[in-house]
Amino acid sequence: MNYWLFKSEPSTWSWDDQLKAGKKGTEWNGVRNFQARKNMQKMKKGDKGLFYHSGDERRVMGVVEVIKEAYPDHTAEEGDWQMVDIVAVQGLKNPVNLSEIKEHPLLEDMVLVKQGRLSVSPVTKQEFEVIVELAEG
DNA sequence: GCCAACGTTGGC
DNA sequence: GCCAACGTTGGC
Repeated sequence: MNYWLFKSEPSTWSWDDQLKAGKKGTEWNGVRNFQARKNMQKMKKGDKGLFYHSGDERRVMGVVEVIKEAYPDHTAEEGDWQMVDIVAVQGLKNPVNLSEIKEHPLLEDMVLVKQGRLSVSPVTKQEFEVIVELAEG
């Protein structure tokens, strides 16, 4: 199983919106970046992800799961863009702030930190587990 | 194929 | 509000 991070501006699509969408999940559409697309194409059903709020909040809000692998993004007016479907799995008791991530020796090398503008990024198993631990511990 | 100009994202 | 980082576009 692989792990990922999905970044969203909460005024556009928030963790709350994701929760309200319920267990049938939602399309992760609108990605218009080749590297992010490549990451989505690697996703398998059952992969886990972190849901991150960018902008004013800058923190990991919850855990999601990939429920549908990459398929064409119907919101794209041109170009070969793709999306996956994800579902909210659990909220984190204590959301993990970007500042905590940057200070943590096991997290400071996360792609999220190294490549700030990438909206869909890979996360290692260890990074995923450390973040859930921080949030629930 | 290179690079300058420009636009966007996201953190501070 | 500003700026750094990054991606895209277009001229040469």
